[in-house]
Order: sequence, then structure tokens, then C-alpha cells
Amino acid sequence: MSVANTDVPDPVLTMGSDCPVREVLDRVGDKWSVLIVVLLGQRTHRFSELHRSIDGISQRMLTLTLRALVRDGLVERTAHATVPPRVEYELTELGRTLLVPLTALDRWAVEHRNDIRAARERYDNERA
Amino acid sequence: MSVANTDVPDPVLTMGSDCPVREVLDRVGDKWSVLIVVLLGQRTHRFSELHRSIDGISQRMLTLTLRALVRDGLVERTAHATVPPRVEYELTELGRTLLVPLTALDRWAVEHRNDIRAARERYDNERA
DNA sequence: CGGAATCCTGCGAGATACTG
DNA sequence: CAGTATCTCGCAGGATTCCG
Repeated sequence: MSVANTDVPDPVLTMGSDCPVREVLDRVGDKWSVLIVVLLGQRTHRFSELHRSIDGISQRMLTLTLRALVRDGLVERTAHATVPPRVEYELTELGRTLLVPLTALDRWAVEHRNDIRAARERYDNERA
Repeated sequence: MSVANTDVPDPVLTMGSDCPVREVLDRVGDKWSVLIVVLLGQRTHRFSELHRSIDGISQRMLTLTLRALVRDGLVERTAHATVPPRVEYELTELGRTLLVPLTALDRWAVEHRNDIRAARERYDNERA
């Protein structure tokens, strides 16, 4: 996707055919990635721990999401050659830096969730 | 979706069955919302302007995305009763506040996009 | 335990046509 | 111009089964 020329200088965000924000959101904007990053931000987890901790995720999606995070260098996977196998996931340094803007977004969410709820209710009631 | 009790105090983000970050991302993490918010952050746009500016969006998705943003109180819709009709969209105050954490995320994206690209290439090459 | 491989389905979203 | 209304299809993602 790309944004056509609006011939107005961009005050804040970098736009264009390669929009960085969208690039991040394409990676992390899915249903589970943020949740996993946040959990791993607390401590290292093993696969089954994540599976139990994240209510509603399928084994398949956990595997796929983790693999994508590892691929992007946000998460490190360590497989211990024991029996039974033990695989641990932890944030990389890069992953930890992502926690910062994610926290900013979280703060915004906490601060304004009521505004959104209110606006939504207002909207729904108006055309009820 | 919810996160089960991990009995570890959360250092940064608010988790639990109602995870605020995820709540935001569920709204704004889709393919077009951020793009629209950013464009409207620059100036007011009319429907057709957005349609032309956002390369690849269908009329339908533009309508639906705008409606969701309006519903959440992030965007205000003003329909001028002229002929031909003229509908203008602009960020609300709430919408403008969202621009801030979005900018933080953008900065992270710009700063680390190369790290991600590199990690991705490394990963792909390793198992080529 | 931590996956991989398959099968199957819903619904997200594109294309097209019509309207106030 | 700024939308609705259908119809249709792809594929994201769930359920299930098998493997090292």
C-alpha cells in the first residue's frame, strides 16, 4: 500500500509507499504478538507456559506468532536438548526496546479507554 | 481474549482479561486506520480526497474504517448540505492525542526497521 | 513437550452496481 | 459526491491428528 502525494509536508509521521508505522503494525498488530511481547517482557517463558497464559490462542497460532517474532529478531528461542524437550522464549534487546513505544500506546489506551467507550455509546444510542 | 494469572507483577503494561493495548490495536491495528489518522493529522480531508490519497483502499473499506473511527470519537464527520454533497473528516481532540503514541511507535519503526530487515534476512538465510 | 502437517470453515474484504 | 447493497472468494486461523 502507498500514500499518494498530498503535497503537504508531513508534520509528524513518515508516510509514503513505505510507511514505517504500518510496517510495525503489520508485524505486531495481529491478535497475539503484543500479548506475547508483553508477557516475555516480564520474564522468559516456555512454550507451554505461554500456551496456558494466553487464553484462547491455538497451538498453531502460538507457534506461528512466535516464529514470526523470532524471525524479526524480537524474540530469542532457546531449545534445551533435554527429555522431555524444553524450549524457552525471551525478548531480545531489540524486543525490549519495542516495549517502550508499546508502553506509550498502553498509557494512551488506559487514559482514554473511557472516552472511547463513551463516544461509542453515544454513537450507538444516537442511531438506535 | 484474556491473559491468565501469571502471579508476577506487571512491570510496565496493564494486562489481564481487559488488555488496553490490545483494545487499541484491535481498533487501530487494521490495514487502514493508522493511515487515515495520520492523513487527517495533517489536515481535514474530504471523502474523495482520502480515497485518492490512500492507494489501494476500496470505497467500502474507506467508508467502514471512517465510520469506526467516528464511532470511537477519534474522527469527526461533517456533512455539508450542498450539491454536490461535501463531507469532511477531521481528527477530534481525542484523535490528535492518539497521534502522540503513534509517533513514538513510528520513531521506533524508523530507528529499527533495518535491524528487523537484517534479522529477517539472517533468519531466512540460515534455513535456506 | 513442542511442535508439523492436513483439513476445513467463517468472514474480511474486493468488485460491481445502484441511490439520494 | 458520498455513500449503500449484494455477491463472491481467499485465506487467516481453529480443530484435529501425527511426529522426534
